[in-house]
Amino acid sequence: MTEKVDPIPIKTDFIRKIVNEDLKTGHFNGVVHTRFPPEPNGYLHIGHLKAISTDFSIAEDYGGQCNLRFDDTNPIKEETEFVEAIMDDIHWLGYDWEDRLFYASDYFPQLYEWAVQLIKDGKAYVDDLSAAEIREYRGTLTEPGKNSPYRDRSIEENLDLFERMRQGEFPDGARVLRAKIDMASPNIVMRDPVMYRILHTPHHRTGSEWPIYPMYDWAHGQSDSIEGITYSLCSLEFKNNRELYDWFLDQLGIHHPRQIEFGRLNVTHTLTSKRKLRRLVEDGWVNGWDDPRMPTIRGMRRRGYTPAALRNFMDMTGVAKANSLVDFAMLEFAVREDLNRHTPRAMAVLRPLPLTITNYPDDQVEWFDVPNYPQDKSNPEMRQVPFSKRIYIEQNDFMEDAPRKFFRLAPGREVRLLGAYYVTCTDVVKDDAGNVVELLCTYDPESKGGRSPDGRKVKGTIHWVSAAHAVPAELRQYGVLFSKPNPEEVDEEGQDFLSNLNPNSLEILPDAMLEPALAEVEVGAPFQFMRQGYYVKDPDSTPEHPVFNLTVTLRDGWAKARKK
RNA sequence: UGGGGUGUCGCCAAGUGGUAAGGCAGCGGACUUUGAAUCCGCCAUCCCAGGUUCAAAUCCUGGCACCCCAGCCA
Repeated sequence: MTEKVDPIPIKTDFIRKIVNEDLKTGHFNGVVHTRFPPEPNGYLHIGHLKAISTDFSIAEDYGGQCNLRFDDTNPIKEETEFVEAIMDDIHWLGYDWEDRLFYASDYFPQLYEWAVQLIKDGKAYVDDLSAAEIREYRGTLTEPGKNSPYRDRSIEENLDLFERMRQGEFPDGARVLRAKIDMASPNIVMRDPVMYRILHTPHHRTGSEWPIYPMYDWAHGQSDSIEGITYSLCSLEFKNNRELYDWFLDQLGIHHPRQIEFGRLNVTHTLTSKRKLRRLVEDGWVNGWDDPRMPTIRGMRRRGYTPAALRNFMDMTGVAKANSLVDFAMLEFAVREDLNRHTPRAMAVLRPLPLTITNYPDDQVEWFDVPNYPQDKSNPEMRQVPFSKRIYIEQNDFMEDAPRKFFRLAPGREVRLLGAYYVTCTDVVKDDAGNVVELLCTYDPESKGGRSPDGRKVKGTIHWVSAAHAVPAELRQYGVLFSKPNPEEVDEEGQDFLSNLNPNSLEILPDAMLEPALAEVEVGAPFQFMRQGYYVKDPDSTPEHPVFNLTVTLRDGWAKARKK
């Protein structure tokens, strides 16, 4: 008999094909070295995750390495706080750059030398045009630009001016260093791109040492080259920049990595624009960068998403040359799939309805052994759950006028209390307004453990918590942040993405009741509240006031059936 | 109206001349002390129009749609 072997998933994305081809031809002598180059100006979000997983996993798959390099060439926007947060998030995801932590700012001296070299080669010049003039001279999408009047300065003058820029002699914006390429290029990136701007702003790492800072295009490729990167993977919008990336490297005649662009990942009902995420935080639409509704790594961590789920989601969505808008349901699937395997079960009643078992002894308490991992036969771990005369059940597990297909509690109907007894509803207690405030039931002592000796079938099984032992808790029920799949799509002119904010993205359940085993679990501990969803204990919890976040609900087959 | 890129099921995504993988969602059904999980089954002719070929999603021609580029941002 042949054994069934799980096929090794072979990824066939276009990047790996290029790598395979290089391996065959020996283009980079078999070296696969990538880098993840975040700018430390904000928190990582789900869009970055695609880049992180692509950069790290390709290196991993080929036995290569991936560096972490902070692209810190703009001191106005960048802060050390973000450097720390980004490193923390990447490690949490399970990726490691080992001792290869770099900063583009490490290369400022080298970059400066290379700039001098280009000037000497007549390939770069100092331009005195103002920012507005440069824009004007650049031309438009359909018209070529024109040469700056300063384009043909002598090498000596350029050298002198550039040196003085570096010495801090000129104010911000007075001059720039530009590459001398082609003002008529159909690719606007090639119309004498700016290499350095004057910025008398202290840098988070180099302090006040540099009054000039390199632009992305000038810094990035050279940084890749210095680090011996072979594959410089980036997103689609840098496609046009590749021509310049190649040009600089060719002029310098240094190690030339291969830039490959791939499509960005977007998820429905969410946003990844840093500007807009900042707005949500700063204007108080959410409670900070780690709000569980935020698509930031920090938010998803607090929400209870796991590294395994997120990484698997990346594999599910793939890498391709087109930007994508993936259904939020796919993310939820990945989260459930991982959580289902490893998460212990427990009982919690979200919206309690008191139920009294009239024929159960008044002061009796029974402790039932209930499996923590019923989904995993190989893990027999049990816990004890107290049962008594007065319990809470879920409000929506009872219906006074129940349709035939409703398998839960209704007047005269019998259900199984998970792990305990069969119970039959005999009476309904209402308040003056007619609301159901309590259920009276009888139990079948023969059905202890949830099985009856006569073998009669009970279709419904519901969860419960003993009232005397219940631990009150706050539950935070999270839904999608935006009502529309694409938050940018507004109904009326003049509106913006904020008009699509889901008013029900957070619902607080202040009076949930937990089984006692949940009383003192650690913050961050995940549980499946049976028949409801996966929850994780929130850092806002105090010993007197536990708080749990809804990570993701369970699929709800009843919700579907009910619609018919 | 310039240049670059992309168009395969509702959403991702394989396929690169030989007769459309897989996943998500959806829809049936089995099983069930979670209406969960699990398990079975169903679910596309490839943006359009011509052409080449015995044969095209794959090649050619011409359209169309969408995305990116005119920061001294990255």
